[in-house]
Amino acid sequence: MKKGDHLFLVDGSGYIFRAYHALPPLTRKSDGLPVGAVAGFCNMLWKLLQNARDTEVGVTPTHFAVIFDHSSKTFRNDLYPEYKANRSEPPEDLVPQFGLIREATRAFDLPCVELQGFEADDLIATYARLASEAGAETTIISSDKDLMQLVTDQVSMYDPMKDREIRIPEVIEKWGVPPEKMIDLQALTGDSVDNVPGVPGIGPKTAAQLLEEYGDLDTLLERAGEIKQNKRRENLIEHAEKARVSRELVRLRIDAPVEEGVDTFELSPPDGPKLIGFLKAMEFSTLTRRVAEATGADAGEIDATHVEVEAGDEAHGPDMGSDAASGKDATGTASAASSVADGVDTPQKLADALAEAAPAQTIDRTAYVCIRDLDTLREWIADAYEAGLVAFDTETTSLDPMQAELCGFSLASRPGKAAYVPLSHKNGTGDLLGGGLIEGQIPEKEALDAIRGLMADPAVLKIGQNLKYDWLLMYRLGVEIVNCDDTMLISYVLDAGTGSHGTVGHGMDALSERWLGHVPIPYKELTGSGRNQITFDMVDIERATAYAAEDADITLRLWQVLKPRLAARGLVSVYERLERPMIPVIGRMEHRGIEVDRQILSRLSGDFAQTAAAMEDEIYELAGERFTIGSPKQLGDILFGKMGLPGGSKTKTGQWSTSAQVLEDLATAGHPLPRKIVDWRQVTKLKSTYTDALPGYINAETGRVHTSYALASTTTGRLSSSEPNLQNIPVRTAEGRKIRAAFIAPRGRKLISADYSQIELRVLAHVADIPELKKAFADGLDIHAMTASEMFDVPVEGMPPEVRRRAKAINFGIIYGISAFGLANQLGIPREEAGAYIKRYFERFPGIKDYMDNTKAQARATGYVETIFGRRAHYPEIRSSNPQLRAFNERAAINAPIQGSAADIIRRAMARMDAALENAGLGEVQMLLQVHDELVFEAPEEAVEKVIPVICDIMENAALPARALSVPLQVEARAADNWDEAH
DNA sequence: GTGGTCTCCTA
DNA sequence: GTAGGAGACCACA
Repeated sequence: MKKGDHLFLVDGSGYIFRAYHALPPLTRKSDGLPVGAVAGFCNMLWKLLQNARDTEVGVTPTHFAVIFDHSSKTFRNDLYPEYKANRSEPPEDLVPQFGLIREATRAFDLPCVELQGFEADDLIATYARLASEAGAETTIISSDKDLMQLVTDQVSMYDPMKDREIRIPEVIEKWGVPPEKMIDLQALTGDSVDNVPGVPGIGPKTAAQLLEEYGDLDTLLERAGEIKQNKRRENLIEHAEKARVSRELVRLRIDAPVEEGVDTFELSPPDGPKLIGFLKAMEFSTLTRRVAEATGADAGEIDATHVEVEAGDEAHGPDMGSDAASGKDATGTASAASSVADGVDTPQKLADALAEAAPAQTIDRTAYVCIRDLDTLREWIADAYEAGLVAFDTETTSLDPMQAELCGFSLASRPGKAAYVPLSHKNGTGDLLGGGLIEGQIPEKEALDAIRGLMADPAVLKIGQNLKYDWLLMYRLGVEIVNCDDTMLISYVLDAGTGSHGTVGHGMDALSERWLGHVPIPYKELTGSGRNQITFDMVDIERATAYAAEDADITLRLWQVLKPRLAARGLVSVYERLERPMIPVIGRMEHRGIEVDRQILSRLSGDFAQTAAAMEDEIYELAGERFTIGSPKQLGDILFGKMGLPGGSKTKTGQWSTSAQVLEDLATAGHPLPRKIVDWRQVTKLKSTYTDALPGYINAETGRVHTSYALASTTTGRLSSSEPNLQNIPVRTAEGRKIRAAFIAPRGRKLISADYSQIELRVLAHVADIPELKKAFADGLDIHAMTASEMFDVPVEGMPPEVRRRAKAINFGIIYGISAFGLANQLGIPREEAGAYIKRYFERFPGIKDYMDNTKAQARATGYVETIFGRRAHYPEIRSSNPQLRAFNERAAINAPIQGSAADIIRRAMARMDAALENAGLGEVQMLLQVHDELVFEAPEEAVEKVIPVICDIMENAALPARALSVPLQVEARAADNWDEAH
């Protein structure tokens, strides 16, 4: 064991008692064996092993052991015969679980440690000392106060039931004394459960106060005579010896003669089949499925292990044989998954074997079923329960889930076995009002009623492709989908940015071709396209069945191939924490929409039209002719041809550029026309893109605007917004802000806008570890002024605005993967000068240069870079021989961890926000929009003051507990009637 | 009608 | 210099 390693020590005995009382009683289904504590224990171990990075612990263990009490008699009984004397026998239904928990530990392939004559706590103390001496960190999985004396900088505790970490500050907060004084504190207070006497009349509060005043127990007992309170003084003097004995009882031994060294606790990957065998024997179906998913094992192929149950806590069951892995199912027909699973021993090999086997499986559309009656549907639902999972897909009349009507849905619980349930297919015989519903379809309401329970049942995993769509559609129809996996999001986590120019999409057709070697029926083949396109409800049911059932079948097969790849590549927590939770969160946001004032926009549109018309007249006058102002080509001909103005830069097709920058320069040079063009463009841009387009997005039913957020479209992890894009509503100019002011709250409610201040620079300060930046943020300084002061040796006081502006541009440039060319462009200075600035910056903040070089090197070596939460962004073209393309990818790779980490942080905030607002009980407070570093909410007017701190708290602490940033996050929030004033 | 180019809106 | 989406124009089908 060495520095950088991390030892997890689970207090197995402590856990049993706590779980037994805290968790609902649970018995094994088949024979009534009580297994509640075992279930809790297994779930906890699995969670720790799987998600340690994202629980409060925030680290991944390298070493792991579970520690148990050996027997009830220990060296403490020699010190004090009454120790634990008033302990009653453990409850009857807990007794058999002692042995089972040891079996569980072995099934997890974890060391199971106990020692005659010592309590688990002593072994934990001893191992924590050994780990600390080796320079490693230790996390003790327990919330027992008796262990808090062990907490140091290197040793912390974790309460698995509350998902809470206990470090030095938490100990002080809880007990009023630091960990090293816990022994003295417990000596004074005693412990009635363990029959440690202590001093009568002294509880934790008094003890902490006395220790604060006198320093330690010995001093306190010596000077007890000075205490003013009569009773307290007498007790301390009279029971001094009891206190000293108590101290020896509570003091943990750090020198227990342990047999196994800490090095033997090194963690190896779980043996899926062995573990599954045990879990099946316990009949923990949910956990069995989770383990099967994560390890890629096929649970259906593994037999339950035979587990002997003995009474008493020294029970040792039979050895967990690894033959469990070779178990075949009753029919003897090995599925694709299980046949490739043989002889495969690592998650990566298994994932690769699954991927290799998948294209060989044939996809037979003739086997698909069309479900036309409720009884058959119910059979399929029962199948889904049996399998514990179901691929689900809807067919509708629109790409917009807020407008779409349901035509039918498809289900698949086993590869090749898929069904379509048509609900509202019509034939052409109806009149213009769309009659002609085809007979033999289950009425929509009855079908929805039938699947509602399945969809809402967390015990059955719902698998979809772009499930947010189906989630929102079904939510509108009163069906909530709980516990989802999304193959699109899994693919996104695995492969964001792979392929040249990010060409690897995560759509189903692309995934099917790539992973299954199968081209699904193209949608257009059923509906046609263009003017003759028909809606899906007009598609012939037989053809619809082949198409729709295939979608569910393919989704299920994709899931089987892709899901194991997450574990193989260490991306489970990225998916679980940053992607999966977004489906319902974003689904609800889109469903809520935001109110937009039609009148304001219509009035603005009229104003803009008038202004533009007047400008057009002036432009024609100045140009001497009428032309299409909006055509860069025609405009170029006028400016640089007819009028003979000097051209600035050229576009990549060789045309003279007419960009705002070029026109601005010409205007500065004294020409009147370019200025008019710039102004005209601004007005027409605002009119066409915003005031004219937005009203068309107001939903007829809800009267609100519902954007659509793409969860898997960016390389960095940001969301994108479309139809309409609400992430680019104007804010920089006064004219533009009039549009923003059209986004309003309904009567009696307010909009709240909360945005992270400088989140990307803060992330940069953290990841590149720049002391000056970190200090500036910690002190709440003006970061750009500080940068300017460092770079140009100018005091912050009385700094000219231009100096600060340059520093600001450089700071942003750093985030964007700076180049002298880009900075020169931005600041309008010569390239050499920009280069000199950059050089100076790197001299002042050498850590930034290191960060950039390291990031580039990592991207070159691995093909990807990572955010602080482990999200990966791929840049395969960083190895291109084309210098321009390579440089571009280098800049993007430098930017991605910064932009991506910020994106991850706000995703974490969003994942928690709904529950936090709900718990706050402040009325209907709803998260409506996300604009990269800003969240927009709607809240009752009277609740606003109380809501804002709740929002800020969640956002500012969003990185915790997974990551502790070395820089504080700061959120600014305001409420108003419209988005402009709130922002 | 579709796709490429240019421009411009946001963080 | 990063990450997006969208509208207008225009050449092509």
